[in-house]
Amino acid sequence: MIVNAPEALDMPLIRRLGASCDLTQADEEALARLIGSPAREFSPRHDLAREGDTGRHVRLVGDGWACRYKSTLEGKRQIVGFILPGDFCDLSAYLLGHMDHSISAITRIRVALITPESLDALITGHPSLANAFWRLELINASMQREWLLSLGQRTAYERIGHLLIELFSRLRAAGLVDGNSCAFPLTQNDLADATGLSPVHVNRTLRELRLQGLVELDRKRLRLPDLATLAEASGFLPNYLHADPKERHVGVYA
Amino acid sequence: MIVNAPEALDMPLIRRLGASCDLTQADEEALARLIGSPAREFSPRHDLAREGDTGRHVRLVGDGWACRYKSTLEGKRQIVGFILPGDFCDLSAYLLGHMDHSISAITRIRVALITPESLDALITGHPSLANAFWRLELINASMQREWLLSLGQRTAYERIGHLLIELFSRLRAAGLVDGNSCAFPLTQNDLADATGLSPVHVNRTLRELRLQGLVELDRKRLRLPDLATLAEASGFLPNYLHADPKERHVGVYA
DNA sequence: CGTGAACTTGACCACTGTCAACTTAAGTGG
DNA sequence: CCACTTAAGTTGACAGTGGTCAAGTTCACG
Repeated sequence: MIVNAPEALDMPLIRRLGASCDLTQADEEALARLIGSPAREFSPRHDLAREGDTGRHVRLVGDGWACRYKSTLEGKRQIVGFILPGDFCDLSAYLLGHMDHSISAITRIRVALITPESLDALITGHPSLANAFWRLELINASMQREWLLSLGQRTAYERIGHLLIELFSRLRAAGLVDGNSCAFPLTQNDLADATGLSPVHVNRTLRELRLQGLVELDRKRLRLPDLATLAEASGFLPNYLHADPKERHVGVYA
Repeated sequence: MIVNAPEALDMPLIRRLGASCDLTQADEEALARLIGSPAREFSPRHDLAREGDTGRHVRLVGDGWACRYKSTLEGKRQIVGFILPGDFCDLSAYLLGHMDHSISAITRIRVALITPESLDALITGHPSLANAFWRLELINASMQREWLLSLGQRTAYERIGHLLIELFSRLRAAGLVDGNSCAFPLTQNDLADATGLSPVHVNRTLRELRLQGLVELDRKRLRLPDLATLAEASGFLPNYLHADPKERHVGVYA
């Protein structure tokens, strides 16, 4: 289902990039044009991409959640990252040629379809945007490293607390939280696949967090009443999200 | 200790890049010049970088092994990747401004010190090399995803088998294996920190692998007598290493 | 109001961690 | 070249975090 989505309501991307880079007026306009590409919608649980796919275009999420995942041959699924509004789905396949993981919609999701050609043009014409896009990929890699630390060294309790804060922080950066609560479409099954735990144990652990008064999770809505204590309890340090900087911008990318 | 290492014995990088991109004569020369940058040596267990560092230059490994790692506040260490000859240490800090993880030498290691300025120049002057460098980063991210799958879903036996094959494959791509064996400086402790297992359990698991005739590991030398069976047993599929392609090269990077 | 997905809880169990002692290998200095 | 010393590897006994199985209950939604 192809529809036109001209209204650049898609603040998330511009908002995030603006926070970490100085975008010129021209950059923002080019971005808005990109976001205004033909869009497509997918329903929950639909795969936007499968491992091995050779992408025809690059997709940018305007609205909704998705996840990256990989599966073992026996069919066990590991979620390796969440894709939130303003995230690219397959920038890496753009360079590597094919997907090394799959992407599945979690909510109903709207993605802008960007042709490789228009991305090429954007990159050559707006080096600072190219720079910003690479930063996004690198931040992704940084989040994966933090997940490795979680899966390898943290307890179930810490893993889940940590993940909830990470998602909350990212949503906040995208302007999608309301006070200390936010929409939260993940099922306990999803949380299990992301944390390497069993659904049953996720449930038990969530109960713990609830009893401690650190997490309220009900009807697809998450509330973190005491972020500081939860961060403390789960060993969360925000550095790895590289949210603040405006650090180094170099070469063609400057 | 700064020494000059003019001889571009550093085949690994050129070899790997050549396998995935078409490098012009000029590209190779520029690369060789890069590799010929002043070098520095570090002894085993010495940290080449610490989380939080704001890198002064980019380091390229000519010789030796290192690992990327993160630690929890309680001091538990998770290795999130291995750095082999031909790998960059801190290409990501080049764009992100500061390290989100630490790097530690495993063997005695020699790294070329590349100034941001000369890297800037290389990138602008040789877009196809810039392209290739980004590919390396993306492949790194792909390996991290595979590690997440391992830590989250694979048994101890599979994790270790998988990791051994991954390292063997990467060394082979760098021209550093001899038949079915290679140098292997990791201790069981290192393997534990990389797989999220305890050293004791790594030991038990290696014994299993040895008894199955799939792994011989002695005196810092690894032999994989039956790679096919080991791959089968550990669910190893090489796709994620993106070793073969010469796929898409676009935009300025083309 | 019905039907399936998502969530809960309890009982049981096993993979892996911890602790501790010991053996072997590696590196150092006399 | 051999004591000495420390790191690395090995093994056994025991414990625990988290997995599995299975039976509910609640929720979402047509």
